[in-house]
Amino acid sequence: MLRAHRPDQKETRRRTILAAALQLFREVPYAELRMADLAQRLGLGKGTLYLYFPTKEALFLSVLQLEMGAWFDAATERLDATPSGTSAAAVAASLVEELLARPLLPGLQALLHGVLEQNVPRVEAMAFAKFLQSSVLRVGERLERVLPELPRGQGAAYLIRFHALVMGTQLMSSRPPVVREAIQEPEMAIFDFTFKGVMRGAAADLLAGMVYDRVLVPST
Amino acid sequence: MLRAHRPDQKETRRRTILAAALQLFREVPYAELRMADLAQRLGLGKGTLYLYFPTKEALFLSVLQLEMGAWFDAATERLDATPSGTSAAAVAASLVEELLARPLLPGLQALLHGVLEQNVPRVEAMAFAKFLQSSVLRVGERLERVLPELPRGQGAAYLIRFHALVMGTQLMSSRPPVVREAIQEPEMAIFDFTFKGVMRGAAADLLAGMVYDRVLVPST
Amino acid sequence: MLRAHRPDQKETRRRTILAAALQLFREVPYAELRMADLAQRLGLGKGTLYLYFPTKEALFLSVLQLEMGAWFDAATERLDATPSGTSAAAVAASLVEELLARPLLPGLQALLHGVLEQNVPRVEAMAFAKFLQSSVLRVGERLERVLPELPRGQGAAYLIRFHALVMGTQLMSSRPPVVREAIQEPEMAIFDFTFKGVMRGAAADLLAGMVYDRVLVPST
Amino acid sequence: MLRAHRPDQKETRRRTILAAALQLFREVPYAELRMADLAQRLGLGKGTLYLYFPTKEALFLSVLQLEMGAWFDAATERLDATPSGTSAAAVAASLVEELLARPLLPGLQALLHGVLEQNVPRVEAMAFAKFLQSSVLRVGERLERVLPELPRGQGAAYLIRFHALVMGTQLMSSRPPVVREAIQEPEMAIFDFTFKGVMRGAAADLLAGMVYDRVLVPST
DNA sequence: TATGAATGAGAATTCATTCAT
DNA sequence: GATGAATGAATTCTCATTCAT
Repeated sequence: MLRAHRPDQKETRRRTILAAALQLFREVPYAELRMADLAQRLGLGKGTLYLYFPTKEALFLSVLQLEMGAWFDAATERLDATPSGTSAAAVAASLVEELLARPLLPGLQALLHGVLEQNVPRVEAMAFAKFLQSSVLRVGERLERVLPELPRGQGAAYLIRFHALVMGTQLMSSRPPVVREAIQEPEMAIFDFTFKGVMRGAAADLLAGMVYDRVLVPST
Repeated sequence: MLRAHRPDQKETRRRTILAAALQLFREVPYAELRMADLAQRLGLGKGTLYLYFPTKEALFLSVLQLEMGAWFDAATERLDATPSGTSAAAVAASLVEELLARPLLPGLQALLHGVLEQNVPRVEAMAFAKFLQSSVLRVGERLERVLPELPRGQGAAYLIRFHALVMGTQLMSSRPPVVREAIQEPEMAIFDFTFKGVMRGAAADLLAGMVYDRVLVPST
Repeated sequence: MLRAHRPDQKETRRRTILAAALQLFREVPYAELRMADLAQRLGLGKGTLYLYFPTKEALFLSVLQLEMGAWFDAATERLDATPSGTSAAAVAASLVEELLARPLLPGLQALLHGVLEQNVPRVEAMAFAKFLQSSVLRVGERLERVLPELPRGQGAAYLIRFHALVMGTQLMSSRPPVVREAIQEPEMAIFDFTFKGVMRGAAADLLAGMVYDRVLVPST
Repeated sequence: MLRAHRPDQKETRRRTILAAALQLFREVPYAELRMADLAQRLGLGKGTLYLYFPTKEALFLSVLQLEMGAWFDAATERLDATPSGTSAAAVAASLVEELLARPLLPGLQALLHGVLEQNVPRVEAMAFAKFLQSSVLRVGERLERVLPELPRGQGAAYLIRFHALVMGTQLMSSRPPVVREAIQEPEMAIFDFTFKGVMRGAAADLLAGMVYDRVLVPST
C-alpha cells in the first residue's frame, strides 16, 4: 500500500477510512463490525487503522461526528433560511426531515452512550464533547432566533431533549426478530409505530410545548 | 436448601430470586451481573435459577416487568385520584415523580432493547409484550380521562413517547468516567443537566404540546 | 403412578422402561437421550427411573443386553438348524442377516465402549461381562459344530472379531452431514459403501479365512 | 514469542503445534485435551492455535492425517518391496506391523468418527476425505499387484475393512477400569485378548478370505 | 415406592490491540 | 509508515443424580 507521508495524504487516508467505516455500518450492526474486515475492505493492514484511530471506539466517534456534523450543518442552513415567527411544528419538521435524510444517524446515536462506556481515550472524548457543545450552541441560537418565544438557552435545551428522543425512539423502533414476532398479532396494534412517525409527532409536540409554555403560562 | 414443592412455595422462591436480582442490579451494571453471583448470594445452585427463568435475559425481563408494573400501578392510582381538567404539567409531573421514586427503573428500561436482541425465549417476549400493551392501554385511558383535550389513543401514544424520552434521557445522563471528565470544564455547562431535570421539563412540555395541539390547532 | 409392590410388578415396570428406552434410542441419538425425557414419556418421575437402574449407563447396558441377547438367541436357533458342513459364507450370512433384522443393534454396539468409560457401576459391568461371555461361548460352540474345520475356541474368537467388525463398520457408515457432503463427489466413489454391504462381504470373508487357514495351511 | 512471518516459518510452527498435540494425545485422552493446555505447553497464546487450525477438531484431523499418512507411506514402501505372489498372511502382517509401529494411531482412528460429528469445517472435512481417498487408492493398487488373485478394486475394499477392524478392535481392547476388573476372573478368559493379537489374526484371515474366495470360488 | 426440586462442574473461541519486522 | 502474527480474557447453561417430602 502506498505510504502517506505528507499531512494532506494522511488526512486523505483518514477520510477514506471513515467513508469505508460508514459504508460498513450500513451493512452490519456495530457489534459485528470487525476491525479486520474494515482493514481488508480498504486493502490495508489491521495495524494501519491504528495509526489513524487509537481505538475502535474513537473511530466510531469520528464517524458519528461526521454524520452529526452534517446534520448540524444542514439544520443551521435550514434555520438560517427560515423566517422568524415560523410555527414550532414547521421548525421541528425541518429538523426531523434532515434526520430522516441520514438514515444511519439515529442508529449511530443510539450506540453512542454504549460506546462511550468502553474504550474511548480521554482526548477523543474531549474533542467530541467540544464538537457537540459548539454545535448545540450554534444551532440552539438559530432556533431561538426563529422562535422568539423560546427564552435564551432553550434552543440548546430543546436540542438535547431532541437527542434523547431520537435515541429512545430509535431503540424502540429497531425491533429484533423475537419482538417483531411478538407484536405481530392484531391486538398489539399499539406497537405499530415507526421511527419516522413517532419522531415527526413527538419532536413537534415537544417543541410546541416549550414554546406554548411561554405563551400560555408565562409565569412558569 | 429447602425444596419448594408446593406451587405457593415455588412462587415465593421466584419472588425471592427477583428481589435479589433487583438488589444486584443496584450494585453492578447489567453486563457484569453473573448468574453465578446471583445464585451464590441466594445460597442456591446455578441450576436452580434456570428452574425458574429459562435465560438470563428472561430473568431481566421479569425484574423489569416487576418494576414497570409497579410504576404503571402507581400511575393508575395517581390518575384515578386526579380530577379531570388538571393541567398537563401537573399530570406529567405525577408520572415523573413516580418514576423518580424507582431510581433503578430508568436504567433497566434503557437496557431493555439491548437485552431483547440477545437471548429471550419467544414465550417470554410475548408475555412481556402483552404486559406492556395492556398496561399502556390502561394508563393511556386514564390519561385521556384526566386530560379531555387528548383525543382517543393519544394517551397511549404519549406513554410510548414518554418511554422513549426516559430511555434517551437515561442514556444521556449516565455518564461514564471519560465523559464526566470531558464535560467538567466550565464552558461545557450545556451538558450540566440531570435525568431528573430533563425529565421534569421534557415530559411536561411533550404532554403540553400534545394537549395544546388540540386546543390551539384543533384541525390537526 | 401406581406403585409396584410385588416383585413381578417391579419386573414388569423394568421391562416397560427398557422398551420405552429402546424406542427412544430409535428417535434420538444416545448423546441426546435425556433421562427426563424418558421419564416424561413413561409418565414417571425422574427419580423413579433410578429405582430401577443405578445410572444412565446401566440402563443403556440393559437395553443393549436385551438386543444382543435376542441376536444371540436367534443366532443359536439358526445354527442349531444348520447342518454341519455348511459353507462359511452361508453361516456368516446367517449371522449378518440376524444383525440386519435389528437395525438399532449396531449403533448400540458402537456406543458400548464409550459408555463403559463413563459411569457403569461395577456390579452392572460384571453382569454384562458374564452375559457376553456365556453368550459368546454358547454361540461359539454352535459355530464350531457347524464348521468342523474351526478348531476349538475359534468359534468364540470369530464372534469377537465379528463384534469388532460390526462396531468399526458402523462407525464408518454413520456419516455426519459434513462427511456426507464431502464424499458426494463422483471421484469419491470409494466411500460409497453401506453397513449392509461391508458386513455381508467382510463377515463371510473373515470366517472363510479362518476356516481355509485350517484347510490349506493346517500347520498354522 | 517469535513471529512467523515467512511462509516457511509458518509451516514450521504448524508442524511444531502438530507434534506437541500428538505428544499430548499420548498423555491424556482426547476428550480431556484442552486447547489451553496445548497452548501453554507450546508457550503460545490460545489464540495463536486458532491462527493455524480453525477448530479443535480440525487440529485433530491434521494430527490423524499425519499419522495415517506415515502409515500409508510405510505400507506403500513395504508393498513395493514385496514380490508378487506373496501370501496373504505375510502381506497382512506387513500392514499390521506398520500399524503397531505407531501405537497412537489406532486410538486416533477410533476417535475419528466421533470427532467428525462435532465441529469440523467443511473445507477440512473435504481435504481429509480427499487424502483418504487417494491414499486408499494408491495402497489398494499396490495390494492388487502383490496379490494377483485380488480383483480390481478389492485392494481398496480390503483397506476399508481393515480400517473398520482397527477401529472396532481398538474399542474392544481399550478397557476402562470397571471393565478390566470385571474380566479379571479366570472364567472370563474369553476376553483375554489384545489389540495386537486380534489384529494379527483377523487382518490376515480377512485378507485370506478375500483372496481364497477368488481361488476356490472364482465365480463369486 | 414415587416424586421432582435442587445441584454444580466444565471449556472452546473471538477479536481488539500490540509490536517485531 | 505499513504490516499481520501473536495475544488472552471472559461466561452461559445443561443434565445426570440426589434426597427431602
